[in-house]
Amino acid sequence: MSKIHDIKCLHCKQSSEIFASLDSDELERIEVCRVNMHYNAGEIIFKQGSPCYDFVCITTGLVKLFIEGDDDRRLIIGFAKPVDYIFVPGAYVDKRHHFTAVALEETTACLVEADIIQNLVKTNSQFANSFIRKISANSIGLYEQMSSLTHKQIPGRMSDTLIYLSTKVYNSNPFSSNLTRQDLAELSGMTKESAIRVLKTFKDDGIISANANQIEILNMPMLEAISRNG
Amino acid sequence: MSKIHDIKCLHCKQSSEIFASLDSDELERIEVCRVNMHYNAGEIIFKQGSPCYDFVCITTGLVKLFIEGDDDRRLIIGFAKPVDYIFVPGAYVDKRHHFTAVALEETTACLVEADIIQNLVKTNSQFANSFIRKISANSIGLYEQMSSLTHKQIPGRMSDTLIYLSTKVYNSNPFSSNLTRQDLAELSGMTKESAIRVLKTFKDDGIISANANQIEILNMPMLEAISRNG
DNA sequence: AATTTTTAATGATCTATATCATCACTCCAA
DNA sequence: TTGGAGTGATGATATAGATCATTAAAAATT
Repeated sequence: MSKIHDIKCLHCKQSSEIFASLDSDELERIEVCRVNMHYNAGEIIFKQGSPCYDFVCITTGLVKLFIEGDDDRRLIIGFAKPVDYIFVPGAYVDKRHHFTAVALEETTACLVEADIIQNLVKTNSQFANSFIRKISANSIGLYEQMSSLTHKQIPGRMSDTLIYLSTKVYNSNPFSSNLTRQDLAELSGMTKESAIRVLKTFKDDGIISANANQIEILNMPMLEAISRNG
Repeated sequence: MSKIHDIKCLHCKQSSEIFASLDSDELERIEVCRVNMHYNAGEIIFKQGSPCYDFVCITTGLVKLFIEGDDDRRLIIGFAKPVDYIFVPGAYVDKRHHFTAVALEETTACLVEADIIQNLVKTNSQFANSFIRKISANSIGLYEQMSSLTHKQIPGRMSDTLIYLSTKVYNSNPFSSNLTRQDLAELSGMTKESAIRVLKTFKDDGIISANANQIEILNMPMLEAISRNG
């Protein structure tokens, strides 16, 4: 991790909805105090339980967010990608991180003191509104994942995971990622072995193709049906 | 369900943190448009998937909130009690309810148009702050439940449920509730039969006592140990 | 008081999925 | 070139927990 040279906040204002409501003066306030960071694949950006001082905004790369349980079970609860900040619920509550963020690939991020953002929420009602909208969408996503994890069994959960990755994370159909089978398993609340096995049945049934790190959904209606039937 | 006569908003301002930052003028704005409702035990306050127009604030009674999956599996994701409003994430996103709210006992609630609250968020930064804090705490709770549901097995999950009920919902140790075994199961992500069985082993081991609708945690350290060990 | 409905309790069985063990393959470092 | 170290793939086995079936008890309704 090292501080690197980078472009202005204005660029982020253009790419990310959440910053659209900020004027140049407000952007300047962020500009002066932000720290640009670089992370290699696999590096921890912040860890569950640690104190949270900063808002993290991903400018390039991809980050996975996961909850760590006792022993070493993990549950991936989402991803952060350019250009969006990671909503850290502890920032307003106990100043602790409640999940861990790890770079999946080479990633750059801006760190901004939590106070600055919280001040913008107070002074710019438009920004506060987008902020709450973002948190709300986040919550809705959590409800959906919870529902999938607790109500469905393995094929249904893996379907949800694949659909989620294709439509929400990579936004393309043959999508290539460097997610391992272990990652897919942690997204779907199952073991690596189970993940490998369902993926194989999906392949055998011509629902998906999966070579190396590229996955293609060949039969989306079928996948959706499996998701629906749990 | 019927509209009934009731006390002023000022009372709620006194009891609930979230309304503390509102001045008399703002309370008046709420006062004039709110509708007071009465629900009998078992009645639906709002249902998953239905459009959401109003913020719901519970003034007396107790409400359970749950996600409905396909078939008729449910997952209880929390409770609402006096005096607090139910955070409805759809209000800022898709104007839909993402979970169902049902009165567990005789309950009264105030309904306030979502617009009014959203306006208060815009005009009163102190209120916006408490609002975000509340949502954040909500998210943290969701992460904790998710972690419990996906990482722990039955005894651990039931321990979490009992500890949660005693410390967060009823705030007393021998607590009496009209939650059924089915409800306890839906809180813990298991079947009714499994819930009955763990509760029996807990009773046999002297960890809890459970008669009729009263449950007492007799050995909290042991229950916490079970929770920790999954 | 009688009857129907809901809830609780418990045993028997089944199955989805975890666990364990092994092997092949790739990639990187020594 | 040779070993790890990480990942993927598969089979064998074990088991936690669901499902099914039944009875008992309590609550609600007639």
